[in-house]
Amino acid sequence: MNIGQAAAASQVSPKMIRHYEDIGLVQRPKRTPSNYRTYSDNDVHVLRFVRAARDLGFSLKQIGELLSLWRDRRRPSRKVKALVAQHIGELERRIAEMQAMKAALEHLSHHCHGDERPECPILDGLARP
Amino acid sequence: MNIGQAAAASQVSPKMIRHYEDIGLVQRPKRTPSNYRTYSDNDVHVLRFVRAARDLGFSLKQIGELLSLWRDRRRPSRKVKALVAQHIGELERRIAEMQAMKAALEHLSHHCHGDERPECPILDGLARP
DNA sequence: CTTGACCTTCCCATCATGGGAAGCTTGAAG
DNA sequence: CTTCAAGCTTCCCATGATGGGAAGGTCAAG
Repeated sequence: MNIGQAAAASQVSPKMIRHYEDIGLVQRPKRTPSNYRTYSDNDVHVLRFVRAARDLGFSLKQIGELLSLWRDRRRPSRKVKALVAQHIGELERRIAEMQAMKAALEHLSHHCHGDERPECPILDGLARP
Repeated sequence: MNIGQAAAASQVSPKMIRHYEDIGLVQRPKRTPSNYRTYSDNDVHVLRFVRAARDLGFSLKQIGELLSLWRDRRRPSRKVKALVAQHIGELERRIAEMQAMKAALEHLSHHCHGDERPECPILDGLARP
């Protein structure tokens, strides 16, 4: 498989596949005599794994750890679960942060008439010490 | 006021103050004969506004728009409210995205024993086509 | 054998922030 | 007055994940 086909099969763009290779996240694939990268079904399987983990919001660093656990047949599932728990915690933190922003914005917005007049409690709120 | 004092007063780091100046978000301050930037109370007021808007998750581009509305005494408050509504929408989108990730992760995690054994439904879930 | 689609590498951009170097200025203490 | 630290200046580089685009090589179908 060429990189374009591997990309289509894994839903990871050629650009990103090359990038993941550069940073050592995925193995360097074999090359044809004309220097084209060739991907096996297993390579695509790895790329799909990466893609799935990205879709769940893991960082590439975390995905590296997930990949080595995935490859390690003697891993304790405890380690995987811990990694996931940490990521869930991070998501919760960010969700809470954004919900607080949203609530503050709704509060400000609630008091703003939103008409043609210039009076605006939103701007006043932002300008307030 | 020197940049350090303006930074302390506005809670915006000197690095960021210079950066905001570079990208034209805030006016270039006057300089002393020895080329030090000097900030007025009003400059600090602007920086505090920027900081408050950043804390609410606005992008620097949006903050630029907020600043010009703030400066425009004839603004219709409608425009401010629309900007805020758009940002709230964006926050909601991102919150929902992360909540979906969190739910998916919790689902996977729920089925994982998290002990010393290698069997791991989390990894299986990520590897599944 | 040409043509278009694909591949290669390389550089640059995004967004907000920070680190750090090299060199100049200021203010306080000796 | 000199000296020394702290603070200022500009400039370059890094982050993290992704993409755009150029210049040039390769492959397959017509």
